[in-house]
Amino acid sequence: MPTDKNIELTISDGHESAPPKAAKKILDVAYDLFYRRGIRAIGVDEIVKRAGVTKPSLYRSFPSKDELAASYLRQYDLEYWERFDEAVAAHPGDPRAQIKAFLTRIGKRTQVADYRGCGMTNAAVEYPDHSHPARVVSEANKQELRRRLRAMAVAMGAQDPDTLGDGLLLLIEGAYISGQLFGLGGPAQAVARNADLLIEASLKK
Amino acid sequence: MPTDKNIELTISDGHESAPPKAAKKILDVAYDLFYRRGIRAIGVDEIVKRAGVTKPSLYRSFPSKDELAASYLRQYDLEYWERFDEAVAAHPGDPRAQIKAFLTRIGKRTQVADYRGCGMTNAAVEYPDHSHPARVVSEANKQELRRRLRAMAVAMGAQDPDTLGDGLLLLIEGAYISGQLFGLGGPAQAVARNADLLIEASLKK
DNA sequence: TGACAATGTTACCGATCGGTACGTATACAT
DNA sequence: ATGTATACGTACCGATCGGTAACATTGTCA
Repeated sequence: MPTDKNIELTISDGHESAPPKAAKKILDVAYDLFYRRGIRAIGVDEIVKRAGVTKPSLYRSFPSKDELAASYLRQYDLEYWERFDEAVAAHPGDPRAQIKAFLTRIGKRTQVADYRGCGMTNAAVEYPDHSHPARVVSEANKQELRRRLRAMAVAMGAQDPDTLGDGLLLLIEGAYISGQLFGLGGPAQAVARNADLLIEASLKK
Repeated sequence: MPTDKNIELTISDGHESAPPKAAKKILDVAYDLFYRRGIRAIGVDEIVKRAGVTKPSLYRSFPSKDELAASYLRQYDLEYWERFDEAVAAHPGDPRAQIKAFLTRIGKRTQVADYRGCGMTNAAVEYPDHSHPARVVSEANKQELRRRLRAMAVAMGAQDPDTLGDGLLLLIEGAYISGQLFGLGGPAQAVARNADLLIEASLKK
């Protein structure tokens, strides 16, 4: 049975009372620091310091730093699919437009200084060991992304939907990485255009 | 004037003599460990232990761990362009075939268990700070890759060569990353096919 | 008022981090 | 044989790593 001390995040309880719990402050700070500077680069001391709490508080809510990192990624996962579903909902029944909307949004997000790419991807690079708690979350997220893209390629009527779905995934991962590698004016701004070209070339004639 | 204690790597001096220098052993071991497990994940103690040398030996040849990491990437850079130039040389005057050969090779390399992607890309993820010695090498390598791909897109007669060159770069980076994310059977095996589709769709009609 | 749960306080643990002061061994030229 | 320079090893440094023990303080609800 997995330990899950940190699943209740008090979505704000209607009343104006309820002082922000320590666990939430810790997770918020960890989210920001882990994402911007990397998980290995951040020590627990810096997290508790910036969160205005103490180390025992962290370890009362999270069994270890690795599990805190996994919690950060679970939160990231939630917000990731929110953004994805927004793009989908904006173009009901039109998977090609859904992809285009999602990729246009990614392309825009990459065009800011100090863009840091995808937290999932970055965590997988930091932890090659497949059994690491953070990596487990990351791999699940990517499997789900692949599944959705392939399904959308089917819905688009691609000749070879698995190939197109995977091609779109490659473009997306490429955008995350080159966004942080090149900064402003990098190749990631061309992701939506290239995806649309690839889709066009992959449909049944 | 930059310090460069470690530029002479004794390419093997013709004679069978010349015992392997400590600097070379250190760099070889660091290359392997940094690439496979990540730079931040490896301490200098483990490097010197595996190299069969001692810590002062490391610091006589390399001014710091960060500079050792940069040296590792400079070596990686050399071998990277060797592989690239091999694909180019195999198809003189045919940039489309050159790209296809290079990407087919990448696609194959990704299809092994525990594939670790591109050392340059991984280092940039580990070190978001643009002034880090390792990141400097990594960014230069990627700029050069972008330059070459765009030039090849011009040579291929693309309608919008910058967009095609950038699209190819996105696919390549996507292959590096998803190769290590998905392992066997992942999307990276489809990189050459998708690149060829994208090229086809990007040529002047 | 009393009891409980959550948080804070202080101090500490062993391990590992990157890095260095300083003495020793080897090779070669004279 | 002796000087000299280069290469290497032993032993250590302070700082930080992730994590914990023991106890004091607080707010909430009954």
